[in-house]
Amino acid sequence: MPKIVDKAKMRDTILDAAMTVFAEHGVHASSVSDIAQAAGLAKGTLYLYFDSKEAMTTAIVDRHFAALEAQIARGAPGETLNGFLEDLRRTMDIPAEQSSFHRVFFEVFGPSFASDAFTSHVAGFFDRLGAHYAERITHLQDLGEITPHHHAPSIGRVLASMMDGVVLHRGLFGIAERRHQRMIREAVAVLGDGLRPLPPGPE
Amino acid sequence: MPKIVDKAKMRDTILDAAMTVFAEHGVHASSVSDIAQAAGLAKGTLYLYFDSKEAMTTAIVDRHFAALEAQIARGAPGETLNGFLEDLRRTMDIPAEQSSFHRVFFEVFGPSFASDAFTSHVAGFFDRLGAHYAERITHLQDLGEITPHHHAPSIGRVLASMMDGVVLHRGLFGIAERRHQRMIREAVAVLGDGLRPLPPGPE
DNA sequence: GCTTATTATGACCGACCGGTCATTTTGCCG
DNA sequence: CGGCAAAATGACCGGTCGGTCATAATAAGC
Repeated sequence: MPKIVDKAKMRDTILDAAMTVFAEHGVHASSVSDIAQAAGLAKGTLYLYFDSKEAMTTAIVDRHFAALEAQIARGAPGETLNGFLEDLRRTMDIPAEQSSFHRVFFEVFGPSFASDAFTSHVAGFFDRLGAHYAERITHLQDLGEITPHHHAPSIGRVLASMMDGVVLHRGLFGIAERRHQRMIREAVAVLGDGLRPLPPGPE
Repeated sequence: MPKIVDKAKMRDTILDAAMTVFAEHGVHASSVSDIAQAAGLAKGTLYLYFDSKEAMTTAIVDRHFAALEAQIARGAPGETLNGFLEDLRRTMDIPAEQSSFHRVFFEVFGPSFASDAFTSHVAGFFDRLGAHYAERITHLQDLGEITPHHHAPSIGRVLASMMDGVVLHRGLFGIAERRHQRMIREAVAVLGDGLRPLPPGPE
């Protein structure tokens, strides 16, 4: 007898509206009322689907990072260092369109770095990314493709940081396509030579 | 006849207090009263030195960038790869206290990434940093300390990005001291092996 | 020690904001 | 239809915060 609503879809609708409002004025300058208005709902209704404003921002980030995470998981295990390096290169070689999102992301969610909840969400993503790399590195070490004396978890995590730096700079500072290509090519080459156990073969 | 005060020093004192409070709770969650209390002054007094809370945050970032810029210029030329690597390590090995600045930076200036002027200001800093590294790399290539086949400007710039990533993650995600130490040690080791012209000697 | 311009104070104000809840609306089902 | 539970509403509340201003304290020069 009661009225029925697709809660998942409703949450998505609200998140979309929130993202629109946030993009316009920034998170902290946007009130919950603003979001409600953009969603065509009353403020109280939002609280039926989210516990707080912060829960909304967190959910938006979740959504974004969940997509990223799926992308990572798709990465095949790989039996060669070169394959691994190629994966790194491809990860940093994001399309210009997607890279401009980072600027918006920081513009919109920069203020959210005040929140511990928000920060640990993002931190969790990079920890998982680092762990993923560590796993692959360990595997390649077992195969003799990577020098064994490296501490895989540390390398994996710092690799995630470094790659984030490269991708971030590309997006934030609008580094041109050609220049970016050269940068990531050199970076991958240096990292490869650093990880490879044998002296680099001649080109 | 009147009471006299060193306004510049007073502004600095207030900024120091503000930075301390911001680092603790974030800018948005910090009230002007909190800052006043930390500075040992009354709220009204702060408004004799700054027009608004926002003016304080802007002044903090100005100060920070000016200091960073000076630090870069100080970097000695260096005649060995190991010396260069040690410089890189030291640059990433920032004190935890200073690293909390990054969180504040993104919180305050995240929204400013909408502005091209602001963005190129920051981009300029990293371009200069990359050029500085490129110069040192070229010099080390001439000395045979670094493989000659690398494109120094690209390596230099991507090095700046990667190091920014590492420093950023440390600050934003509060990576613990020991873990951070291990990460940068491994990163420097890999980069060193990647840049070194001869096969890495056995350990 | 008195004068006076400068500096310091903190109670106060108006505005706003996140979140609640009593009430109303909606729409499924018998 | 009409009954009813789920869903939606928005006025309202408690609290906070940035900024002001009338008043008090301070110290330099006479």
